[in-house]
Amino acid sequence: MPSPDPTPDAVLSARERLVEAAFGLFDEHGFDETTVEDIAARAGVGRTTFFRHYRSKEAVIFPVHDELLEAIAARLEAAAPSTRDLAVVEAARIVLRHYLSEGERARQRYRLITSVPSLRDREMAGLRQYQRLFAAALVSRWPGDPEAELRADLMSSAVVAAHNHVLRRWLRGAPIDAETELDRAMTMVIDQASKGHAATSVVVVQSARSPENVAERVRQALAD
Amino acid sequence: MPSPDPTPDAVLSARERLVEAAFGLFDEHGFDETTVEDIAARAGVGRTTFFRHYRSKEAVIFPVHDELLEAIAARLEAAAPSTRDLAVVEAARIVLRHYLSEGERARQRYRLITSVPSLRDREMAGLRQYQRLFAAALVSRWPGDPEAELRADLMSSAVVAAHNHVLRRWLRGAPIDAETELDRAMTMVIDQASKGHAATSVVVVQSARSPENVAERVRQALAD
DNA sequence: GATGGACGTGGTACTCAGTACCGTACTTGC
DNA sequence: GCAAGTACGGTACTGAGTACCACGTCCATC
Repeated sequence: MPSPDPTPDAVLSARERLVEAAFGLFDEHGFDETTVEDIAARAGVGRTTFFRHYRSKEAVIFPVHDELLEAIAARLEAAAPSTRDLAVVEAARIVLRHYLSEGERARQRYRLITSVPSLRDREMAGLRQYQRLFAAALVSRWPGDPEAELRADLMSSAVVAAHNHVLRRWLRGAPIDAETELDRAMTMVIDQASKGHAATSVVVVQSARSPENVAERVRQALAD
Repeated sequence: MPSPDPTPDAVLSARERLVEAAFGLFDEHGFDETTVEDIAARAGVGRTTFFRHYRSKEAVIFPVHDELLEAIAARLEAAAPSTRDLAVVEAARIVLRHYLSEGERARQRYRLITSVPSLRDREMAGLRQYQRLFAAALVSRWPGDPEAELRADLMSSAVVAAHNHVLRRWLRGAPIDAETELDRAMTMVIDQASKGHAATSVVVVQSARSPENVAERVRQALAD
């Protein structure tokens, strides 16, 4: 298989070389057994340079986390209050698509995270940031409801949980169409979140699905 | 106000003295500015002894986390499969009650956690453990449902979110009856989780509420 | 073509969390 | 008295993360 990355090894930036070196060494010797000095040495830079590019040894595993957060925040802020829940679903899709586009690198990171407790913690901390953004965007979904904050907390955590459920299945290697699964999961989330407040709401996420596909999901939503 | 803790200072165990010293120093100088050596010195023990009692500087903030996890696991395992969702709610109540019984100490910890990123991460990591226990106990709630795992993930994250919503309001000093609030929040969680699978389910949590209180909640549940 | 600033880099030295190991006191049971 | 267990203190070490300084390169300006 030809490399999807056409960049020759020699001209990789120090930033990229550090990531390559880190993943390689973590794979070969484990996370705890690899020192920052080892990573820097393999990347051909000094230890100082490592910390100039990545705040910590863990951070080199999650290189674009901040960019994802910014993209999500931008997507949420751009949405009108009435379409905030659609925006949240779209934001989750942004994250999912990012991981899908990473391919094997994402699965490599997943194997690492599941086997190193400190990395699990770090990942959870990242999820919390997503969830906070979602919750802040969602309070306006139940205007006048005294429980709006609770509902926003519930729905934001559900969105994150649903996204993670689909992502993890894909990361574990399940042969699924992750985006379709995300649609199904998010339908369930929105469905549950709407209970006890408004009538059944049908939300069709803008995507390249076939009309039959859309119709089927509408039928499911109305079935309750 | 008389001290709720009748134990004289002199006979506090080293374990307890370390906690007291840690919270005191964190309050006075901040978490990052306090070294483990400072804590040990104030507690009148050596640095080694600190690490013998608590695995890390963060761990001294969450002294009974493991015990809570065990209590929850025991509560969940003791429940028959058909009453697992009730058990999960009760497990959340165990955690809430623990914090309520801590009183000012819990609020002190909350102030600390909200102001120190590394402690926030640690707390999130703890929540994840609760959530995993809940999810494992809940899969059997939707027998035969191909989406049972997703539903369990959604509901377990909702239980944690609802618990945290109530707990945080109380921690911030809101004058609420936290257990009643938890009942209301959990009713909403169960209600949402039941959507699209079974008919409206009414779950009355075993508690010392008045019949009128129970009746009101039943009325709310049936209103949808 | 020299000057000077911005920037990326490497090196050194430091603090502090966490671990390993060893020696010592103080109990408890025989 | 003695032996085993337990709690503790001290020392020395590794490694992450920070602070600081010194050096080279690339440019823009005069």
